[in-house]
Amino acid sequence: MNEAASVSSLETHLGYWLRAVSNNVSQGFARKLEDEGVTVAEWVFMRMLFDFETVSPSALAEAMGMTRGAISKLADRLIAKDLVERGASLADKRTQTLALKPAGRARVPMLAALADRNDTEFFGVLEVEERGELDRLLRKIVAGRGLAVVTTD
Amino acid sequence: MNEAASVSSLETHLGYWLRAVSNNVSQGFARKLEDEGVTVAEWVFMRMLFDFETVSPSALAEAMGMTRGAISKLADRLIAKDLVERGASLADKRTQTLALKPAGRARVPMLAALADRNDTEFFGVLEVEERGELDRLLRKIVAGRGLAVVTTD
DNA sequence: TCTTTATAGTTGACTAGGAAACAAAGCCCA
DNA sequence: TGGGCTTTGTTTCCTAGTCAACTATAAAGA
Repeated sequence: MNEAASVSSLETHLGYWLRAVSNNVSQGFARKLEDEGVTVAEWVFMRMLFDFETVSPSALAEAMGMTRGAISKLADRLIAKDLVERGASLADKRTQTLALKPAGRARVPMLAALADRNDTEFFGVLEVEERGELDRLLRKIVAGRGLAVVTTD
Repeated sequence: MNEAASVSSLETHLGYWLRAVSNNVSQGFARKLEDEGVTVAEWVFMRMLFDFETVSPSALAEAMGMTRGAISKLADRLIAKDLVERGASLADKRTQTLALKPAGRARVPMLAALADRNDTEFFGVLEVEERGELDRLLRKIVAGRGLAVVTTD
């Protein structure tokens, strides 16, 4: 086997293309969110709280694929922006509850619209069936490997 | 339109699934590279130098979708590990040349094998035709939007 | 030619995350 | 009931990026 054959190029790896597209999509989204003064991680955090009255930091860390330490700091930032509040849990004094404040809840629809717009912008070059196929393939990988489903790092 | 309809969920966005898979793939790869004492960014940097005798930091920044500052520091790290060397450009005293040192060149095949293994591990759940389709769709998005092709952030 | 403008690389301040050590609270169970 | 494990959230230290200011060099124009 010669050298060329034994050293695969970057482009032969699906991970390479995946990272290229993913980072561009996320950066594009980050830029849109910037005008709203929100980061991608903050958006995900808020969107999760939007559905559930109240969530514990640990549960959120699990769901977002981040460490508890990162969630702790992320919560600090959102609280500083007055979008989120911490509460005490009644049953277990160790655990907290995190909840959207009205100001935070009010922002979510606008941010969701930006997410929609970003998706359209990046995946609009694909045909409708192609988008469906991409969706299917990505979900298959997640399901097949039991991946943490949201990560923002 | 009711609230639910106006606020799209995270899962409806392709960007969400893409980020989930991409981050998992990259983290998995990072873990494998860790044993070799190399980061993902360092791998990409080295793999690029492997093909071209000599590359300027600016060109690398462009190709890797990173800032010149980041490349400057990345080069520092690789030089500290004795894998890469800086040289002076003959024509233009502003630009440098970056090149793999023999020790660096010698590491590339091993790292490439890890990249292969990582790809297999994550995308092995897909059928062969599905992997081809995923590859095609990702390349179509890159081509369609003229994206920076390698980013590691 | 001399001055302005652009480009290459470096640096410092800042950011967001991970890892690990930690304190407080709850759980187990002898 | 009290003495370890376990779990929750925070904190400190570290890493690897960005951005913007800076220096040196080159290019362009009057």
